[in-house]
Amino acid sequence: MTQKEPKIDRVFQALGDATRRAMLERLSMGPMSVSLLGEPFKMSLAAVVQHLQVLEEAGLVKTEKTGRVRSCRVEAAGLRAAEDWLRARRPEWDRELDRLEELLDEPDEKASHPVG
Amino acid sequence: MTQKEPKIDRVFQALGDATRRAMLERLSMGPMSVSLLGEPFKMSLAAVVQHLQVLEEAGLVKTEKTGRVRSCRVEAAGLRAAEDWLRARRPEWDRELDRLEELLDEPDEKASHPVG
DNA sequence: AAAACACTTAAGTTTTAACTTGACAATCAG
DNA sequence: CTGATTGTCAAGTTAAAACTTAAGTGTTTT
Repeated sequence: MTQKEPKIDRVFQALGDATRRAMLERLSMGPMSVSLLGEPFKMSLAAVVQHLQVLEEAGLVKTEKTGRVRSCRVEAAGLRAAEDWLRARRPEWDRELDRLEELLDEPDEKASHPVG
Repeated sequence: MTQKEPKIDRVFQALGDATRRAMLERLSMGPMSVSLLGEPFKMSLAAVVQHLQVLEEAGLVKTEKTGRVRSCRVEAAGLRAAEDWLRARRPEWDRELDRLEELLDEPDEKASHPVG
């Protein structure tokens, strides 16, 4: 229990921002410092750190400070939480869509009944 | 091409709100009207409709008006977009985490080398 | 020691999101 | 026709998010 599980609200909210998703993709290449991470973005370092905090609270990123450098890397927890939520809802979802298709295939059962 | 593909930004943003996720779960039970959908939530109908618009623009919900009733149902496009984004990034992500484990298993290669 | 570096913190601004209220429009039922 | 139902539209309010700037804190480098 050293690790607090990420709240799904924060995860999706974190992923809902293009800058933060870009940061995650950048970190997928490997761990790096805050300033290197933020280099491609046209914003202040402080803003980069703020995005980073959102990502960290969502459990999508883990950071660790050594000396004056804070190293950042991707973390699995948040990603897993998002995948789990989606996966958990897919069965009902698919079932619902199947039901819709049925209606489209048989708009009038009497008229189109295959085996009378 | 009759269906516009949902923008990933909107999808995650839509999912980042507890009320909207609850609405999706409610709609998973089957299509229903706006007022029935909004019944469990302590907010005005107008607010419900606003959430519904967010969900619809994200491609998570589809609505259709018949007479005075607007019927709402879940839609696959948005969900698929979210799943695709996560799935696309998982390989790099896993690779990155594996790399981390390696470092933890072998903090000092010389001291712990298994086969000298 | 002095300067450069890599953040950190606090505070303020601007934009966006999540509501509310109230007036309106379009069914449908009696 | 009337009246209730079901939603729509347009403002306006409040709160949260996404920044900015500027000053400050440790950490290396020289």
